[in-house]
Amino acid sequence: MKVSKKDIKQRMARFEEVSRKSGAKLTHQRLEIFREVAQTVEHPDVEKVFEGVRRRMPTISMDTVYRTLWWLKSLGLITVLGPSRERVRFDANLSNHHHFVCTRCGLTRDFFSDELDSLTLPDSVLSIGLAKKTQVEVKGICLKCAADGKPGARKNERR
Amino acid sequence: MKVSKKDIKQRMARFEEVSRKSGAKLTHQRLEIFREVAQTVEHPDVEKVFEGVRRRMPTISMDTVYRTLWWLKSLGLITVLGPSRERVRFDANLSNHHHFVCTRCGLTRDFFSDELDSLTLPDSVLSIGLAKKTQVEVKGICLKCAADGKPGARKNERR
DNA sequence: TTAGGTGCAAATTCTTTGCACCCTG
DNA sequence: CAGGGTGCAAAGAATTTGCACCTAA
Repeated sequence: MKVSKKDIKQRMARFEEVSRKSGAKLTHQRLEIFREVAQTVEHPDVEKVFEGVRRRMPTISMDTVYRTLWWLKSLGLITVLGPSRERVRFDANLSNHHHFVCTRCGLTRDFFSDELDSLTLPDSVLSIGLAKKTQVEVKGICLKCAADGKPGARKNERR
Repeated sequence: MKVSKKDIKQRMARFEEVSRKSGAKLTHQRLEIFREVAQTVEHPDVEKVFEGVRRRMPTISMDTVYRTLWWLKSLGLITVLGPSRERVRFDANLSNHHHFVCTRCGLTRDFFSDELDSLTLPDSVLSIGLAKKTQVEVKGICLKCAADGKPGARKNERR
Protein backbone atom coordinates (compact mmCIF):
# COMPACT_ATOMS: atom_id res chain seq x y z
CA MET A 1 0.00 0.00 0.00
CA LYS A 2 1.36 3.38 -0.99
CA VAL A 3 0.38 7.00 -0.72
CA SER A 4 -1.16 8.17 -3.98
CA LYS A 5 0.66 10.67 -6.20
CA LYS A 6 -2.22 13.04 -5.65
CA ASP A 7 -1.98 12.85 -1.88
CA ILE A 8 1.76 13.33 -1.91
CA LYS A 9 1.37 16.41 -4.08
CA GLN A 10 -1.26 17.77 -1.74
CA ARG A 11 0.93 17.18 1.28
CA MET A 12 3.94 18.81 -0.34
CA ALA A 13 1.83 21.83 -1.24
CA ARG A 14 0.60 22.18 2.30
CA PHE A 15 4.14 21.82 3.54
CA GLU A 16 5.32 24.68 1.37
CA GLU A 17 2.47 26.89 2.40
CA VAL A 18 2.65 26.28 6.14
CA SER A 19 6.36 26.43 6.23
CA ARG A 20 6.53 29.71 4.30
CA LYS A 21 3.87 31.22 6.52
CA SER A 22 5.93 30.31 9.55
CA GLY A 23 8.72 32.49 8.25
CA ALA A 24 11.19 29.63 8.08
CA LYS A 25 13.53 28.97 5.21
CA LEU A 26 12.67 26.29 2.72
CA THR A 27 15.87 24.34 2.55
CA HIS A 28 16.56 21.25 0.48
CA GLN A 29 17.00 19.27 3.66
CA ARG A 30 13.60 20.22 5.04
CA LEU A 31 11.94 19.50 1.73
CA GLU A 32 13.47 16.06 1.43
CA ILE A 33 12.85 15.13 5.04
CA PHE A 34 9.21 16.05 4.77
CA ARG A 35 8.90 14.24 1.46
CA GLU A 36 10.30 11.12 3.04
CA VAL A 37 7.56 11.05 5.66
CA ALA A 38 4.83 12.23 3.28
CA GLN A 39 5.36 9.58 0.66
CA THR A 40 4.95 6.51 2.84
CA VAL A 41 2.35 4.80 5.01
CA GLU A 42 5.07 3.05 6.98
CA HIS A 43 5.34 5.57 9.83
CA PRO A 44 9.12 5.66 9.66
CA ASP A 45 11.31 6.29 12.66
CA VAL A 46 14.18 8.79 12.67
CA GLU A 47 16.65 6.25 11.36
CA LYS A 48 14.41 5.26 8.44
CA VAL A 49 13.88 8.87 7.47
CA PHE A 50 17.61 9.46 7.65
CA GLU A 51 18.39 6.47 5.42
CA GLY A 52 15.76 7.42 2.89
CA VAL A 53 16.88 11.01 2.60
CA ARG A 54 20.54 10.06 2.50
CA ARG A 55 19.99 8.15 -0.72
CA ARG A 56 19.11 11.41 -2.44
CA MET A 57 21.25 13.69 -0.30
CA PRO A 58 24.37 11.89 0.94
CA THR A 59 25.60 14.71 3.17
CA ILE A 60 22.47 14.90 5.32
CA SER A 61 23.21 14.54 9.01
CA MET A 62 21.28 12.80 11.71
CA ASP A 63 20.89 15.88 13.85
CA THR A 64 19.28 17.77 11.01
CA VAL A 65 16.77 14.97 10.69
CA TYR A 66 15.97 15.16 14.38
CA ARG A 67 15.68 18.93 14.37
CA THR A 68 13.58 18.98 11.26
CA LEU A 69 11.15 16.29 12.38
CA TRP A 70 10.40 18.08 15.64
CA TRP A 71 10.07 21.32 13.71
CA LEU A 72 7.57 19.68 11.33
CA LYS A 73 5.66 18.45 14.33
CA SER A 74 5.60 21.91 15.89
CA LEU A 75 4.06 23.23 12.68
CA GLY A 76 1.44 20.49 12.75
CA LEU A 77 2.63 19.06 9.45
CA ILE A 78 3.26 15.63 10.88
CA THR A 79 2.18 13.79 14.00
CA VAL A 80 4.05 11.45 16.24
CA LEU A 81 2.92 7.96 17.12
CA GLY A 82 2.80 6.80 20.68
CA PRO A 83 4.04 8.63 23.73
CA SER A 84 6.36 10.86 21.82
CA ARG A 85 9.59 11.55 23.65
CA GLU A 86 8.17 10.10 26.80
CA ARG A 87 9.77 7.37 28.74
CA VAL A 88 8.18 3.97 28.80
CA ARG A 89 5.53 3.71 31.50
CA PHE A 90 4.30 0.66 33.35
CA ASP A 91 0.84 -0.43 34.35
CA ALA A 92 -0.20 -3.14 36.80
CA ASN A 93 -3.87 -2.86 35.92
CA LEU A 94 -4.56 -5.93 33.84
CA SER A 95 -8.29 -5.48 33.44
CA ASN A 96 -9.82 -3.88 30.35
CA HIS A 97 -9.32 -0.17 30.37
CA HIS A 98 -8.58 2.83 28.20
CA HIS A 99 -6.22 5.75 28.52
CA PHE A 100 -6.53 9.48 28.75
CA VAL A 101 -3.22 11.21 28.07
CA CYS A 102 -2.65 14.88 28.78
CA THR A 103 -0.67 16.31 25.90
CA ARG A 104 0.63 19.05 28.10
CA CYS A 105 2.01 17.36 31.21
CA GLY A 106 1.98 13.71 30.19
CA LEU A 107 -0.44 12.65 32.90
CA THR A 108 -2.00 9.32 31.99
CA ARG A 109 -5.16 8.03 33.60
CA ASP A 110 -7.20 4.90 33.10
CA PHE A 111 -10.87 5.04 32.42
CA PHE A 112 -13.42 2.31 31.94
CA SER A 113 -16.26 1.68 29.53
CA ASP A 114 -17.98 -1.58 28.68
CA GLU A 115 -19.01 -0.03 25.42
CA LEU A 116 -15.47 0.80 24.36
CA ASP A 117 -14.31 -2.64 25.49
CA SER A 118 -16.33 -4.24 22.74
CA LEU A 119 -15.86 -2.08 19.67
CA THR A 120 -16.53 -3.47 16.24
CA LEU A 121 -13.58 -3.01 13.93
CA PRO A 122 -14.02 -2.33 10.22
CA ASP A 123 -13.38 -5.21 7.81
CA SER A 124 -10.36 -3.42 6.43
CA VAL A 125 -8.48 -4.47 9.56
CA LEU A 126 -8.69 -8.08 8.39
CA SER A 127 -6.37 -7.30 5.51
CA ILE A 128 -3.74 -5.99 7.93
CA GLY A 129 -3.69 -8.72 10.53
CA LEU A 130 -5.33 -10.52 13.41
CA ALA A 131 -6.53 -8.13 16.10
CA LYS A 132 -5.88 -9.25 19.68
CA LYS A 133 -6.65 -6.22 21.77
CA THR A 134 -8.34 -2.93 21.14
CA GLN A 135 -7.76 0.09 23.29
CA VAL A 136 -8.98 3.65 23.03
CA GLU A 137 -6.52 6.43 23.57
CA VAL A 138 -7.86 9.87 24.28
CA LYS A 139 -5.58 12.86 24.00
CA GLY A 140 -6.52 16.06 25.70
CA ILE A 141 -5.72 18.48 28.47
CA CYS A 142 -6.06 17.34 32.07
CA LEU A 143 -8.02 19.42 34.57
CA LYS A 144 -4.91 20.63 36.35
CA CYS A 145 -3.24 21.86 33.17
CA ALA A 146 -6.46 23.46 32.01
CA ALA A 147 -6.64 25.34 35.32
CA ASP A 148 -2.97 26.28 35.21
CA GLY A 149 -3.65 28.13 32.04
CA LYS A 150 -2.19 28.63 28.63
CA PRO A 151 0.09 26.37 26.67
CA GLY A 152 3.80 26.93 26.85
CA ALA A 153 7.06 25.31 27.81
CA ARG A 154 6.35 23.27 30.88
CA LYS A 155 7.79 20.23 32.54
CA ASN A 156 7.15 17.21 30.34
CA GLU A 157 5.47 19.15 27.62
CA ARG A 158 6.21 17.68 24.25
CA ARG A 159 7.28 19.87 21.40
CA MET B 1 -7.28 8.56 43.04
CA LYS B 2 -5.53 5.55 44.49
CA VAL B 3 -5.57 1.81 44.09
CA SER B 4 -7.70 0.23 46.82
CA LYS B 5 -6.05 -1.84 49.56
CA LYS B 6 -8.05 -4.78 48.32
CA ASP B 7 -6.79 -4.47 44.76
CA ILE B 8 -3.21 -4.07 45.89
CA LYS B 9 -3.50 -7.21 47.99
CA GLN B 10 -4.95 -9.06 45.05
CA ARG B 11 -2.18 -7.92 42.76
CA MET B 12 0.52 -8.86 45.24
CA ALA B 13 -1.02 -12.31 45.63
CA ARG B 14 -1.07 -12.83 41.91
CA PHE B 15 2.50 -11.63 41.71
CA GLU B 16 3.62 -14.22 44.24
CA GLU B 17 1.77 -16.99 42.54
CA VAL B 18 2.86 -16.27 38.98
CA SER B 19 6.39 -15.55 39.96
CA ARG B 20 6.73 -18.76 42.00
CA LYS B 21 5.24 -20.77 39.18
CA SER B 22 7.81 -19.32 36.83
CA GLY B 23 10.53 -20.85 38.95
CA ALA B 24 12.14 -17.52 39.70
CA LYS B 25 13.34 -16.43 43.09
CA LEU B 26 11.22 -14.07 45.13
CA THR B 27 13.69 -11.44 46.15
CA HIS B 28 13.03 -8.32 48.18
CA GLN B 29 13.90 -6.23 45.18
CA ARG B 30 11.35 -7.89 42.94
CA LEU B 31 8.69 -7.65 45.59
CA GLU B 32 9.26 -3.95 46.17
CA ILE B 33 9.51 -3.10 42.50
CA PHE B 34 6.26 -4.84 41.74
CA ARG B 35 4.60 -3.23 44.75
CA GLU B 36 5.66 0.18 43.50
CA VAL B 37 3.85 -0.32 40.21
CA ALA B 38 0.89 -2.16 41.74
CA GLN B 39 0.04 0.50 44.28
CA THR B 40 -0.41 3.44 41.95
CA VAL B 41 -2.59 4.54 39.07
CA GLU B 42 0.10 6.91 37.87
CA HIS B 43 1.73 4.60 35.34
CA PRO B 44 5.23 5.38 36.58
CA ASP B 45 8.28 5.35 34.36
CA VAL B 46 11.51 3.57 35.28
CA GLU B 47 12.87 6.57 37.14
CA LYS B 48 9.73 6.97 39.26
CA VAL B 49 9.76 3.30 40.19
CA PHE B 50 13.41 3.58 41.12
CA GLU B 51 12.83 6.62 43.33
CA GLY B 52 9.86 5.02 45.04
CA VAL B 53 11.64 1.79 45.80
CA ARG B 54 14.81 3.54 46.91
CA ARG B 55 12.94 5.18 49.75
CA ARG B 56 12.36 1.77 51.30
CA MET B 57 15.48 0.09 49.95
CA PRO B 58 18.33 2.58 49.57
CA THR B 59 20.74 0.20 47.90
CA ILE B 60 18.48 -0.67 44.97
CA SER B 61 20.15 -0.06 41.65
CA MET B 62 18.74 1.26 38.42
CA ASP B 63 19.70 -1.77 36.39
CA THR B 64 17.81 -4.05 38.74
CA VAL B 65 14.75 -1.90 38.22
CA TYR B 66 15.11 -2.17 34.45
CA ARG B 67 15.71 -5.91 34.53
CA THR B 68 12.86 -6.51 36.91
CA LEU B 69 10.32 -4.42 35.04
CA TRP B 70 10.98 -6.25 31.77
CA TRP B 71 10.84 -9.50 33.67
CA LEU B 72 7.46 -8.57 35.15
CA LYS B 73 6.25 -7.74 31.69
CA SER B 74 7.44 -11.08 30.32
CA LEU B 75 5.39 -12.80 33.02
CA GLY B 76 2.35 -10.74 32.07
CA LEU B 77 2.18 -9.14 35.52
CA ILE B 78 2.40 -5.65 34.18
CA THR B 79 1.88 -4.03 30.81
CA VAL B 80 3.72 -1.28 29.08
CA LEU B 81 2.08 1.87 27.77
CA GLY B 82 2.57 2.93 24.22
CA PRO B 83 4.90 1.37 21.69
CA SER B 84 7.19 -0.11 24.29
CA ARG B 85 10.87 0.17 23.48
CA GLU B 86 10.12 1.33 19.98
CA ARG B 87 11.56 4.41 18.50
CA VAL B 88 9.31 7.37 17.92
CA ARG B 89 7.56 7.14 14.57
CA PHE B 90 6.25 9.91 12.37
CA ASP B 91 3.07 10.22 10.39
CA ALA B 92 2.15 12.71 7.66
CA ASN B 93 -1.44 11.56 7.47
CA LEU B 94 -3.38 14.31 9.18
CA SER B 95 -6.87 12.99 8.52
CA ASN B 96 -8.80 10.94 11.07
CA HIS B 97 -7.45 7.46 11.29
CA HIS B 98 -6.67 4.63 13.66
CA HIS B 99 -3.71 2.34 14.12
CA PHE B 100 -3.07 -1.35 13.92
CA VAL B 101 0.23 -2.28 15.55
CA CYS B 102 1.81 -5.68 15.16
CA THR B 103 3.19 -6.72 18.53
CA ARG B 104 5.67 -9.02 16.88
CA CYS B 105 7.40 -6.92 14.23
CA GLY B 106 6.24 -3.43 15.07
CA LEU B 107 4.49 -2.86 11.75
CA THR B 108 2.03 -0.02 12.09
CA ARG B 109 -0.76 0.57 9.60
CA ASP B 110 -3.52 3.11 9.41
CA PHE B 111 -7.11 2.10 9.02
CA PHE B 112 -10.25 4.16 8.69
CA SER B 113 -13.72 4.03 10.18
CA ASP B 114 -16.32 6.75 10.42
CA GLU B 115 -17.85 4.90 13.31
CA LEU B 116 -14.65 4.86 15.33
CA ASP B 117 -14.06 8.51 14.48
CA SER B 118 -17.09 9.48 16.51
CA LEU B 119 -17.01 7.38 19.63
CA THR B 120 -18.92 8.45 22.69
CA LEU B 121 -16.72 8.64 25.75
CA PRO B 122 -18.00 7.77 29.23
CA ASP B 123 -18.76 10.65 31.60
CA SER B 124 -15.90 9.57 33.83
CA VAL B 125 -13.53 11.12 31.31
CA LEU B 126 -14.90 14.52 32.23
CA SER B 127 -13.35 14.22 35.67
CA ILE B 128 -9.92 13.65 34.13
CA GLY B 129 -9.77 16.37 31.55
CA LEU B 130 -10.91 17.85 28.28
CA ALA B 131 -10.73 15.33 25.44
CA LYS B 132 -9.37 16.66 22.18
CA LYS B 133 -8.81 13.62 20.05
CA THR B 134 -9.80 10.00 20.30
CA GLN B 135 -7.94 7.28 18.52
CA VAL B 136 -8.31 3.53 18.54
CA GLU B 137 -5.23 1.42 18.82
CA VAL B 138 -5.47 -2.20 17.84
CA LYS B 139 -2.72 -4.59 18.85
CA GLY B 140 -2.37 -7.86 17.06
CA ILE B 141 -0.28 -9.92 14.70
CA CYS B 142 0.13 -8.75 11.12
CA LEU B 143 -0.51 -11.14 8.23
CA LYS B 144 3.16 -11.52 7.45
CA CYS B 145 4.13 -12.45 11.00
CA ALA B 146 1.17 -14.81 11.25
CA ALA B 147 2.36 -16.54 8.08
CA ASP B 148 5.98 -16.61 9.23
CA GLY B 149 4.93 -18.69 12.14
CA LYS B 150 5.39 -18.98 15.84
CA PRO B 151 6.41 -16.36 18.34
CA GLY B 152 10.04 -16.02 19.27
CA ALA B 153 12.94 -13.66 19.20
CA ARG B 154 12.68 -11.74 15.99
CA LYS B 155 13.72 -8.36 14.69
CA ASN B 156 11.86 -5.65 16.57
CA GLU B 157 9.99 -8.02 18.79
CA ARG B 158 9.42 -6.56 22.20
CA ARG B 159 10.08 -8.54 25.31
C1' DT C 1 23.80 40.87 2.89
C1' DT C 2 22.45 38.35 6.92
C1' DA C 3 19.91 35.62 9.98
C1' DG C 4 18.52 31.28 10.17
C1' DG C 5 20.01 26.45 8.98
C1' DT C 6 23.38 22.78 8.52
C1' DG C 7 27.12 19.44 9.47
C1' DC C 8 30.45 17.94 12.51
C1' DA C 9 31.95 16.35 16.76
C1' DA C 10 31.42 16.31 21.41
C1' DA C 11 28.26 16.05 25.28
C1' DT C 12 24.16 14.14 27.47
C1' DT C 13 20.91 11.04 28.68
C1' DC C 14 18.99 6.58 28.82
C1' DT C 15 19.52 1.69 28.91
C1' DT C 16 22.10 -2.60 28.83
C1' DT C 17 25.90 -5.72 30.03
C1' DG C 18 30.02 -8.25 32.32
C1' DC C 19 31.40 -9.78 36.44
C1' DA C 20 32.22 -10.87 41.33
C1' DC C 21 29.63 -11.40 45.36
C1' DC C 22 25.21 -12.46 47.71
C1' DC C 23 20.93 -14.75 49.09
C1' DT C 24 16.76 -17.61 48.15
C1' DG C 25 15.08 -22.08 47.91
C1' DC D 1 25.02 -25.44 49.04
C1' DA D 2 23.99 -24.19 44.12
C1' DG D 3 22.40 -21.24 40.85
C1' DG D 4 19.93 -17.43 39.94
C1' DG D 5 19.86 -12.39 41.23
C1' DT D 6 22.01 -8.02 42.52
C1' DG D 7 25.03 -3.93 42.54
C1' DC D 8 28.69 -1.69 40.54
C1' DA D 9 31.01 0.28 36.92
C1' DA D 10 31.71 0.49 32.33
C1' DA D 11 29.90 0.03 27.68
C1' DG D 12 26.45 1.07 24.20
C1' DA D 13 22.60 3.54 22.07
C1' DA D 14 19.93 7.27 21.11
C1' DT D 15 19.38 12.07 21.08
C1' DT D 16 20.83 16.85 21.78
C1' DT D 17 23.94 20.82 21.66
C1' DG D 18 27.88 24.32 20.63
C1' DC D 19 29.96 26.33 17.06
C1' DA D 20 31.90 27.79 12.59
C1' DC D 21 30.53 27.80 7.97
C1' DC D 22 26.88 27.99 4.45
C1' DT D 23 22.74 29.49 1.88
C1' DA D 24 17.81 31.04 1.01
C1' DA D 25 15.51 35.16 0.79
